[in-house]
Amino acid sequence: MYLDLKKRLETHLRGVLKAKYDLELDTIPVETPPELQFGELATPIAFELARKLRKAPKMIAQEIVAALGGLDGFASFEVAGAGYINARLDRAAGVRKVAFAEAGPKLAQGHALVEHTSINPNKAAHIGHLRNAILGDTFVRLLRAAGQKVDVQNYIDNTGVQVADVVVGFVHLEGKSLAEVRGLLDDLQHKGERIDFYCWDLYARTSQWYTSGTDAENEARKKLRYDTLHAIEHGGNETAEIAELISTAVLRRHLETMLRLGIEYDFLPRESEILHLKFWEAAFELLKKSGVLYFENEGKNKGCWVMTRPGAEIAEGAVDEDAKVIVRSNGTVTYVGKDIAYHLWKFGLLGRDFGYKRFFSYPNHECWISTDHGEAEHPHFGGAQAIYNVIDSRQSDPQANVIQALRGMGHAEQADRYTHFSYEMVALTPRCAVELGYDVPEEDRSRPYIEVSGRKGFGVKADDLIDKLIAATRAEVDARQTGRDEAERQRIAEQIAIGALRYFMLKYTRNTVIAFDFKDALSFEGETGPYIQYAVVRIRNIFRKGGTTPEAVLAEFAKLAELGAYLSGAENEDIWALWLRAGRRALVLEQCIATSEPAHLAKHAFQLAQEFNNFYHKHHILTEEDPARKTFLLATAAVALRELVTVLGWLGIESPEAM
RNA sequence: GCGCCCGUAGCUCAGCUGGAUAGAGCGACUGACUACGAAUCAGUAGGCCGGGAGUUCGAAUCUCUCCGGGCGCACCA
Repeated sequence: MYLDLKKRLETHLRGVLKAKYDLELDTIPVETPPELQFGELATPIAFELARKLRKAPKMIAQEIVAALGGLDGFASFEVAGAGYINARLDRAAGVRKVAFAEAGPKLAQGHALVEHTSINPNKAAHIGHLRNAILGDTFVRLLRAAGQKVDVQNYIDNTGVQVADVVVGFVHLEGKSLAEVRGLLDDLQHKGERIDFYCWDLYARTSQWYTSGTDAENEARKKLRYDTLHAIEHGGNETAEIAELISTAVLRRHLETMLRLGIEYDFLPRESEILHLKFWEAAFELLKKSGVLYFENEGKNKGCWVMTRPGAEIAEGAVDEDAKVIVRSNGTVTYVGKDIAYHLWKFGLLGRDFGYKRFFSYPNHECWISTDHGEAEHPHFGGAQAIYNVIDSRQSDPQANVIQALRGMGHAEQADRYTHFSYEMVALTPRCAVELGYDVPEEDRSRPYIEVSGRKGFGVKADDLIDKLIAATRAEVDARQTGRDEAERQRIAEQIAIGALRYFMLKYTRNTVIAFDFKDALSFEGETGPYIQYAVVRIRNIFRKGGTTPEAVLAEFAKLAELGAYLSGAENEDIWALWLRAGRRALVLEQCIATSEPAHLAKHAFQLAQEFNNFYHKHHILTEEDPARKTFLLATAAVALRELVTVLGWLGIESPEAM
């Protein structure tokens, strides 16, 4: 409702400016006034025009108001302050629109590809990965809500050094053969233990092992590390088989962990196939042909294929010492090189494709994984019009290199639709680190936060946090829901725990470092997911106690002829504010997509819940004696419920029946 | 050295393309439950929006500069 009216006012203003002053502006500023007493929409356009028209802003505002006349959906326009033009909505019409005509917005079109999660399959997921996955998954939901077709990809680096490190741990620290590793997996499965947790510790141990011997020993260990890496990259040997076994088992665990949060994927492209199916070779030819890559004959990068970094200015004939190496002098390709090939594939520009096989079943669909020779029948991935890479901000340089390569190859349009959806890391507060039993150096204790490190085994594992959250919500639910059975209480506890976690990760804007602390994450009061869920439960209780349904109430509400009395006067101002907030959904969605920032929607959900709670306390619905007014109040609750449930759904948060 | 991000109430954070007296949560202090369930609500206290200069009718928001903090800048992935 609000977005429509805002656009309508913009269009109307544009027409007036054209007709009256023969002016055409790029953007017409229309904003929300700070208080309802100034109306529902406002524009400071008169200030901007004052100089151009050589008139006082107030005068211009008066002229514009006079020229605006009437506009469907609006009650009046007036001049306020030094020259603001405030618009008052036709409140009854606005309320009817919100109640009956809030169809889903259709903002986006085409086919988008979102890549998120992308955890190295060599250890358990931690809270940093949770932020990535929750941001990515929520953004996917927002795009889909806006009508866009979206494929969700989770890139798996199953042949990198991180996997190599844990393989070194199995083979050289624990002395395990392929058969023994297989036995360990079976054994853990049997005992119900988590292989990713096992690897968490082993990976940390191995990382330390590399530097804990004599110089000569460390040198030998490093060699072991790279020999292992190369064996895995090459494939077709026992080391590679161990890597495949471990990385696949850990990957399955990651998918299970994410599924606890309602996060699903469509396709898992793996680095092993990017290597085996020669994606790089195809990309290399394209890169050479387009001139993006050139062979360096001089300087420190002599013997490498390099590309110019974005924004670099090189004097004619000078050697670009700062160039990015894509192919090393020994002929091997760097990470960025492989990433360029992968991104050419994402846009359908590579001329090659993965093999596909089924890997993981969700209740409503299959998740596919890359393979050398796949199933004959499979869905098509890649070839997207727009891509979003949910990758932390530390990788902005390599991301910029990939974009630069695309642009250099002449794919400017694709480069423009390549979004590095960057976000800051999740770190631990020093207090939290100490709480977890880590040895925190004195000089770190006064820092605002300490970075987590998988290499050091320093961090909070995702499943541990989820378990802890569920235990905490379960205790609360058990205390309150004594009449419900065990399974039901557990389900409610899980819904609340996940709601708390997802909201916690979404309430911060992307470029804010989250200093993680159990006290904050385990909070269920104030600006939290459970606060919003609680508002939903309250509304459902009203309908339950009142013996009616939102549908029945809205049908009755449609018959009310006169609404004006319920929407005017100081005592009803908060009710109108609630309807107005409810009507902002499409505006907020549009804003979230335009800025790639889901936090706005989280804030909107909270404010809506807050406004409802406010209304709930001030107006007792079920004891209202005037039947028409009671219907109106119930309709208000029904719309608040619909909006809260919808918006929570976009945030990936369920709305419990009770709590 | 170069690049990016951040600095807003005691703490944690919002603040839409510059716009009307700078907001929220937590914490502190006062109040409101034999209930549409208080995981809630009402109220009070608390801010030269890091410092300075500039642009503008108007700056937390844009520019420059300084201070403080973080992260990048490998023939690692």
